[in-house]
Amino acid sequence: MNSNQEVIRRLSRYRNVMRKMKGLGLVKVFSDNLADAVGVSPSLVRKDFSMFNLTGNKRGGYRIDDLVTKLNTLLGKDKKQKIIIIGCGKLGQALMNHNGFPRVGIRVVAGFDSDPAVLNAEAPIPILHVKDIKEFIAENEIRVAALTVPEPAAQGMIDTLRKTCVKGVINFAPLTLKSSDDFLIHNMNIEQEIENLFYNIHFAESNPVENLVA
Amino acid sequence: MNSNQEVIRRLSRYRNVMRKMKGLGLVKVFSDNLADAVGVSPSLVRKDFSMFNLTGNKRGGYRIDDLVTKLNTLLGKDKKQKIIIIGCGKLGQALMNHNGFPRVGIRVVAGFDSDPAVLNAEAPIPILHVKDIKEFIAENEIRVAALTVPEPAAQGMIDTLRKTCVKGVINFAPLTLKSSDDFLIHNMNIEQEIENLFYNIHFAESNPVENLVA
DNA sequence: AATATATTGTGAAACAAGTAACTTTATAAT
DNA sequence: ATTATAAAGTTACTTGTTTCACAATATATT
Ligand SMILES: NC(=O)c1ccc[n+]([C@@H]2O[C@H](COP(=O)([O-])OP(=O)(O)OC[C@H]3O[C@@H](n4cnc5c(N)ncnc54)[C@H](O)[C@@H]3O)[C@@H](O)[C@H]2O)c1
Ligand SMILES: NC(=O)c1ccc[n+]([C@@H]2O[C@H](COP(=O)([O-])OP(=O)(O)OC[C@H]3O[C@@H](n4cnc5c(N)ncnc54)[C@H](O)[C@@H]3O)[C@@H](O)[C@H]2O)c1
Repeated sequence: MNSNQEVIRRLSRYRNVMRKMKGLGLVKVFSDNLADAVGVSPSLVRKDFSMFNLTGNKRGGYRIDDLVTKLNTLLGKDKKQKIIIIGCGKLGQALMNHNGFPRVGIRVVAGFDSDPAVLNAEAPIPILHVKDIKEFIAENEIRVAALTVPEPAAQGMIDTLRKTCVKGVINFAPLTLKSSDDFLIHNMNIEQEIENLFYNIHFAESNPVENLVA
Repeated sequence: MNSNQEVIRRLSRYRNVMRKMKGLGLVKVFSDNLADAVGVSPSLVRKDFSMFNLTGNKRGGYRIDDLVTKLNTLLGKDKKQKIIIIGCGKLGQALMNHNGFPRVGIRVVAGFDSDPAVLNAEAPIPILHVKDIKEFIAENEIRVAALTVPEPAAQGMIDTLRKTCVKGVINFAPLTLKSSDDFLIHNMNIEQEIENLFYNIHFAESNPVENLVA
């Protein structure tokens, strides 16, 4: 029905700020407050909620507790969210040891690498050889993987993952891997986003076309 | 003039695949080829190029060399792209040592941290105390920073950076920091994107509204 | 109890982005 | 030289998203 990615990200953000508001002792919240906090318009907040049947009170706003609970259900946070990390180099190990994941219900259950030197099956989060990945995924019903292998290995690994029950990948290799309906890939291209920042800083105010043509 | 971010990301992608095509010995490319490679429609490729006065030949497509050069200028890749890393923990150090940056013209010139234990002014990429950051930014004319400090420190650091000549930040702390016209923030919320994948996998095919209402 | 008011919820309007279809023109074929 | 054709460049259309404006209504006030 609804395949808009942005609205889901906003729902996530609304929930995150509401969690903080709750921490401050707040009980209810208005579309205006959420709009300010998240940086969108109040009507968009209401539209977003309306779209998912998240209702408030005609006067008195939304009950934070209530909304957070509903959003958790909606966003699937009531389920365990197990992930594996493929490629345990600099970035992969940072992800494996990231202490923010447990806080939001994401659990890294294993890492995989092709280099025997980094393997460690006995660690709290084991690093296993990538040759055993299919078996592991099947046994542990893994649905999501983070891909942190070098660029040349990325597409090959995707081809392997497609043959498993993995259904979503967050890719950090600097190339745009293509998603399909039954196999979602979210590309996090850090290099590209930095380039993009430079572009916007450097050229955005002046007319980029003229810069080029001149 | 043009404030559409997506088109800039696509230009980056077109350029990246053209660099690879060039590596394969190709000389010219058609909108159809680029469309296939990047996963967009041919008319969008042409429109994107047209928007930035990137012209080809009415028959015979676009000259790869020519286009890559023009895109490099347009995207600012002819300039040095210096960045600093603020917060040299797990993720910050991964970024500092990322060997993909030089390849695309991005140079990490320093890291900053508040923990004396991680400082190292003598390293090839020095890690300096964050108390000296303003001075360093001014002296080295830093325009872009990567923010990899813990979430509670993030907003404070942004407030500090706003008083410097830094004009863009790529933020990895899991909160949405707000951008403005003269100070751009790109939020890379890894946790949120993983949540988002789980949402899409779990709920997208079934009707999410009904799941919630039921 | 009656009235005023604040805030939600939503249909319509405005806007932005992408697609499709058409026009132009350079090259190739005859 | 003429004609055909392939692909760029452009315009018009379609689709999707956000904002606007207001009706509905729950709460507060008198
Ligand atoms: N380090 C960063 O901050 C950073 C930033 C942006 C993008 N990236 C991208 O993320 C990816 C990883 O970067 P990194 O810095 O961690 O690199 P890295 O070289 O430190 O780590 C890569 C790891 O992948 C392993 N590997 C190689 N081929 C494999 C395969 N076929 N299967 C399983 N494991 C394999 C290697 O043994 C190594 O341990 C790269 O694509 C890089 O471009 C990294
Ligand atoms: N590690 C990951 O893979 C990962 C993934 C997603 C998001 N993040 C986010 O990135 C940020 C960094 O994560 P990490 O895992 O590297 O954490 P970390 O704790 O390993 O590193 C944080 C570093 O920031 C330094 N620091 C703290 N306050 C500072 C300040 N005011 N000024 C300068 N330096 C300061 C600390 O001394 C430490 O070295 C966090 O916000 C985290 O949520 C990390």
